[in-house]
Amino acid sequence: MPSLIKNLEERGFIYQISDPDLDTFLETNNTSCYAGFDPSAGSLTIGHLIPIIGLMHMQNSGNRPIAVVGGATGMIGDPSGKDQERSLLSIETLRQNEAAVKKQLSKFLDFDSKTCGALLVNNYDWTGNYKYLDFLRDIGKHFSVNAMIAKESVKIRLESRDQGISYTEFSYQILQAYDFHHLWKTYGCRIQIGGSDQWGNITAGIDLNRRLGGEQLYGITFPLIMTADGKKIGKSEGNAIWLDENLTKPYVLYQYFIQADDRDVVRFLKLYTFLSMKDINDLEKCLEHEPEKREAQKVLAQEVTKLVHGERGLRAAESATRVLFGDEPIKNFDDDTLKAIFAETPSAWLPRNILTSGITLVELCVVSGFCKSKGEARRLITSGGLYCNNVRITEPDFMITKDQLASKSILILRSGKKRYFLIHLKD
RNA sequence: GGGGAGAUACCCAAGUGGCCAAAGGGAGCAGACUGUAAAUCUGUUGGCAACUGCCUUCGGAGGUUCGAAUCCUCCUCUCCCCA
Repeated sequence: MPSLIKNLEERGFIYQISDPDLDTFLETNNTSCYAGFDPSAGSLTIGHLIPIIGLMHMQNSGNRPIAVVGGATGMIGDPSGKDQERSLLSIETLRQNEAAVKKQLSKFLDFDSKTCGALLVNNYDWTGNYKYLDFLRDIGKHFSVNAMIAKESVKIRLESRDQGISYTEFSYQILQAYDFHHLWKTYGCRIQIGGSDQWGNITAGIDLNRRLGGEQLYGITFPLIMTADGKKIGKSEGNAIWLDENLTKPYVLYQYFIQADDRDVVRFLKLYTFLSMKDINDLEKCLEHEPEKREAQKVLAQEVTKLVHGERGLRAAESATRVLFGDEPIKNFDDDTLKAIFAETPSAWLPRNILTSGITLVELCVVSGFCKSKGEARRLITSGGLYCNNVRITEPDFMITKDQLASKSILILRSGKKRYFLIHLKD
């Protein structure tokens, strides 16, 4: 059984470690480990899954995970990785996001373990009512501006002549540093993990704790996860892949991973699943010898979907996939089945009577909003890229009548291989 | 304050009186090949109509001209150099 750090290293989690002794420290100690989550949106994305899974690994090897929702830090805005000042979110939005993020995090961690049950806390609780003057005296005094402006996140903004940085964002690192100190003092938390852009904030916390006479703290950062074609992970056609099933249906999440590039899939298996290294190596061999089976992609998609949406979500995603990639004409379905399968698909609602005398395919594409103009629709159709209920139609003036319905009131358009669109008819 | 350069379609960027709905590249979208991968190749990317037709578009407003993205005037903005 490799050590926790070796294991994380092997799985590609580790970009930087603040102190090489962390490994030996963990051999003989169990501690708590925290990761912070910024409530800047109403849901986390699969990018956030990395620190979440990091916490899970920590818990699996007997350390208490602490997930911190940034109710306080979110009010300030982290300059890390941002090349311009952020606009502040309203307090209501922030509180809503906090609640949503908290709910999501709670799904991944085990709170019932007797020895290392997870904690879910909000840094607003220990920062919100700290008096400004007291904070400056107690905490601010330990920060050297010289060191603060040397941090990468600040330096970039100071060097950029037209962007600059506000005092508010400049102060951010102090708040996050204080979090780390607070969590050490309150829960004995010795480790903070985060994305590589968090390095400066993490080391600020380590320094602060030392100045305040606390124990040695440790930090680990994860690499920025990019796909082989150079995109940041978690974007599908420019849309984020959210963990909230109302924002990103399980099927879409499943598809994102099943379409993973060969060059990425092994790396993702290590990061995003809890499969043993042996299983992953087996899948890698399979990828090498029989890439067309796409066994590795399938397992990856299954594991991640199960982790995020449970068995039920996985089943829904798989049944949708069977219909969508089955190549069979979609015919004689019932409305509810199709609605379930295509729940995430963009849709339009049209009055049923447009089909009574029929409508040309071009026309339908435009009035439903599937295509922006008739020219675009015509191009798509004549180039062979349009499918109606999985059947290719190349004649722009093909008449669509109620005979073309896939179910009682649904018609399915598709452009290319993957872009589906639903037309619902209402009476 | 003085001087110079520039603003073209989603982005970069050619075009400097008609042959310009506007080269080229990127990106996008489709097709072929495939494994729902990658790479490659092909087509396509203002709107309407559809056998060569019409309308809108080259920072904004005017003007010159039979005719302008292209020339002139004013305005707005961006960049550079000198104070």
